Amino acid sequence: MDAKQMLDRLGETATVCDLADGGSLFRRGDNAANMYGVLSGGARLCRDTAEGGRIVIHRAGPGALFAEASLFSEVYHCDGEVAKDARIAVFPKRAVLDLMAVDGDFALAFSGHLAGQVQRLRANVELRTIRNAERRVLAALSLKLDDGARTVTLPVSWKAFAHEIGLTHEALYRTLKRLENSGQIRRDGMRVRLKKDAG
Amino acid sequence: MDAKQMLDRLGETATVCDLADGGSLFRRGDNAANMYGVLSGGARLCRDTAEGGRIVIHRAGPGALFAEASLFSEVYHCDGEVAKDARIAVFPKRAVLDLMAVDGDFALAFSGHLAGQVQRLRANVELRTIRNAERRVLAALSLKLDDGARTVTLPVSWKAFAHEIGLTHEALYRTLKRLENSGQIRRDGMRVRLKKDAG
DNA sequence: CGTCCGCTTGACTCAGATCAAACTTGGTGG
DNA sequence: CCACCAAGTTTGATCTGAGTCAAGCGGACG
Repeated sequence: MDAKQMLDRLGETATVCDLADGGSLFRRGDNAANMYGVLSGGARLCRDTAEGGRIVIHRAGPGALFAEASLFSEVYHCDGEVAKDARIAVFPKRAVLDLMAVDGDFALAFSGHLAGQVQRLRANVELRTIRNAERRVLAALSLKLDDGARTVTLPVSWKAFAHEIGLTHEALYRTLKRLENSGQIRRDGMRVRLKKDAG
Repeated sequence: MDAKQMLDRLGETATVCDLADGGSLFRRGDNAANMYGVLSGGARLCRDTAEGGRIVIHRAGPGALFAEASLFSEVYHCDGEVAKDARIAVFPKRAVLDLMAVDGDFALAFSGHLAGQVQRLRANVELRTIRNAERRVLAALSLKLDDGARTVTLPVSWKAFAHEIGLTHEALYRTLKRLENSGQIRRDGMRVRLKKDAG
């Protein structure tokens, strides 16, 4: 289930719009009227903290659905905004829910998508219980390996990856260097090869 | 959507069994044949780490569904085991998927349940990006507040709560004491009152 | 009565956060 | 073509706060 498939099924009720970097899709507390699909560019869910900081909770790239969970919620729980200039498909919540109630295959596909999110989030929480930076990074990279493969190409910057796994970028760079020095990984830009380990 | 509602809809194909504390429902890598509902007692998802440790990824109490995400997966990604002596409803994966394909209301309710999980997990990940123990504990407690309320009664032990938010129990106890001393919370057993803050 | 387990507190340590600074890289535009 | 800026990358020095180890308390339960 990706943004294009959604658009195929909901083309009549959906609208597509282009937004500039930093633009707002919705604000926390707004009436949750739509969900979204990222056709190109990116979008992110953010939340303000008490101290004035801003936390990115979720990033969505091309093809991804966005704010799916808000289908079942009265209001948005986060701010939704555009990262990079983006083309976004807007799906009215009602249309999606109606289609789901009527079309079993669509309902299955959509549930499967949500279930995948649940697994990925659980994996992320699990990751963060690993206190040691080297082991956490190795575990995070292993999760990204396709079944059987030994190399990954990161889809995002190392800095973003650091944030994703709950490290500062400095700590990550240092850890990568240590892992490289001890021969546990080999790195070339965004590409990493993991050496076999006893795991 | 809870275990009883599932049982109402799937009574014919479901089975109910009683299991002793520590018993195994499934192992990681097993063919994902069923999902479960906790009628009484509890269940947990665990994973072994490379170092021989054991991480609890998820806890399910009475009424909760269990291993929902595995409906859409060939194999289980975690170990499922029983915490406390429990009565568990076993729903064959096929039966659930078939019902979802046919019954729009059921599909909606189930998707809503998954969406709720996604939100809770995202909140948990967000929580763990807060490095400071005091702020993290306050944020975690705030999340548990019912809309408008100022007091919560924890459903689990403080020790379990500590684990849930990614702190050791020692760190949590100290933090609670500090928060109490500075008047930010008042505590009585499992019951906590949060003082208004500028949040 | 003994054992288990949650709770509580103290002392110490160290890994990762923080602050700071330099250097790539890529894009923009004059 | 170069000046310039922004963002990612890299490295160093320092520090702090949560982890760890250790130990004692008290209630529940068989």
